[in-house]
Amino acid sequence: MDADKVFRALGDPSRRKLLDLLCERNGQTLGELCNHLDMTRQSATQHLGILEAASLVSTVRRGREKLHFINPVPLHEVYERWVRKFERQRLSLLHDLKTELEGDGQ
Amino acid sequence: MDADKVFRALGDPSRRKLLDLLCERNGQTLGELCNHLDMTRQSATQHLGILEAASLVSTVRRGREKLHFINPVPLHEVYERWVRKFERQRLSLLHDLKTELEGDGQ
DNA sequence: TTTACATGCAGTTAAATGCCTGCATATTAT
DNA sequence: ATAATATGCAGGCATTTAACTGCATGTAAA
Repeated sequence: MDADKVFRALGDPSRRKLLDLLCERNGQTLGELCNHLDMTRQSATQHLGILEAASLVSTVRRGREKLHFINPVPLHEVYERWVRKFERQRLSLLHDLKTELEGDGQ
Repeated sequence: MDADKVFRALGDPSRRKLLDLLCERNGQTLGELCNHLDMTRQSATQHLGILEAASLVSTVRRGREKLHFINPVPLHEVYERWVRKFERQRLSLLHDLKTELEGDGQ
């Protein structure tokens, strides 16, 4: 898993919206997804390509259509390997911050 | 919380490294952080500004120094409000993907 | 086979990004 | 007061990004 690609892919609101749409109904075609987006089909294709390069989306061709499916694994791995590190220290980090903001750190 | 700012801020590897450094030792000065980065102080300042705008980092002035502290709250909120949505459906999404890749979706 | 539909691909462009240099300001130490 | 240190701020520049237009290809339906 390329954590950098995943984070970059998630950094754009249009791409997060695409994931949201697929979360509502998995397996949508490019055209279906475009109906809910305020951009051209070509732009959406680029975003989906970035999501696919990050393995967040996988595609299957069905005739002249292309179906898009969420792959939740990279998101889960990013959470496990990165977010949880901060989560584990969450309370102590909050404590650092609070005491410093209160001026007790002098 | 501005989820967009948080995701954008996390989209850059240098900024994730800054958070990593602060996770190792909270409350570091700009100069200390720069010792571990391969960029000028001014660039680091910009990155820290973006992290601060996303409320991922809070700062406290101490004399001529500026101390940087992680604020874990936005990260936690992003996880709660966004990542968990996918996490909840993780197994069913994986099932969709698997059956489609196997060609059972016809 | 002709027409309509769904997607692919190339090239352009405006804006955003990330990095830099140079100088200014503020604080501490001598 | 002077020098050294830590950070702030402004501007420039190359690259990347995200959007578009226009045309090509492949598939399904009439």
